[in-house]
Amino acid sequence: MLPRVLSLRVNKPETFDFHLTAAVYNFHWHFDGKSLYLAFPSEQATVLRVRDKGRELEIAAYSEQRLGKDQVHEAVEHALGLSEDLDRFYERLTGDRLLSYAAQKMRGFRVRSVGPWVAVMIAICQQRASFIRGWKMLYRIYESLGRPVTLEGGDSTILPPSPSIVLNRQDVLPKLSLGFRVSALVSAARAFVEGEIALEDPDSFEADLRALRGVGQYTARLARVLGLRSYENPPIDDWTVKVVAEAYGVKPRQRDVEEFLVARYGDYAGLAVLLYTVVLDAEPLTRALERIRKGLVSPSEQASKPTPLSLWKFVKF
DNA sequence: TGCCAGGCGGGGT
DNA sequence: ACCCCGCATGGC
Repeated sequence: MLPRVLSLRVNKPETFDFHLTAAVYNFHWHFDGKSLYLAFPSEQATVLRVRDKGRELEIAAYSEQRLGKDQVHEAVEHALGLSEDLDRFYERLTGDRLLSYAAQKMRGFRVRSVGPWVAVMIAICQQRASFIRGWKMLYRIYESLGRPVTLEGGDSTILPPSPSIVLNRQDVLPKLSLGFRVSALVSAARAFVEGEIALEDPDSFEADLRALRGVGQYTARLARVLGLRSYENPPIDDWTVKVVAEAYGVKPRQRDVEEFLVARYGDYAGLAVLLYTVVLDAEPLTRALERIRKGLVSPSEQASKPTPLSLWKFVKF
């Protein structure tokens, strides 16, 4: 059990949408519709529970170690992007072929950063896999290598495995149906343990990841978006290429698509790409293109299958 | 059943 | 600079 070590309240930015920020691409262990659990990789054994209290966020910190208020405040601020100003970015999306929904309904959405290591795991699981398949892979990693914890007061959640756990428990990796992604995951884990990945400077972070076998442009940039909240280099996979080509009449080539994204969204191109997946429910390519042709570019309300917005509601895949 | 998939790296041109 | 293939698996 993790004891509660402190609680505090932080001011919520005016445009901040707690529900959206907590819900998007999240698992049921970490969001239940009301409480968001920011869980840090297992050695630290720290969980920050965040709840919406109107003008403020209520934070409860649970940990095996002592934590300072500044430390907790900073961790929450980074995870939720509380000091990030996206007003002008969302402004720019008005009338956008794919993102006008985001301009209207998602102005308070921020990326929920999971930290560099978890971001890398997520990104590797997305390689050559549909959204659902990729998140299933990550789900199994949590189930088999994560550390379930109970918080003082009775809440429960799960801590993501640290890089060293992934490294030391390689026996279980082949059972998780990760396919060829296992070797990339292991080399990334080793690089993190040995301190070979720069964690502060986004350009160095991306370059260090790309030096790993099995990590290319898409994986490194997605990890940069989710781990460091650095959006200027958009992660571009085949899905993005085809989606952008269909929606905006760009030539379906990676280079042209990147040029288009950077010209259109500037330093927020990576965030825009993430939003594409949200408004299209991360549908597989053929269905995504069909939806664009029909103009169905808002996330669906009812969720019979997991979508980026509804993933947290699914206890079992 | 067989075939394809939201990546990557290596080898060909 | 481009094209093409194989890679491990799940899902249809």
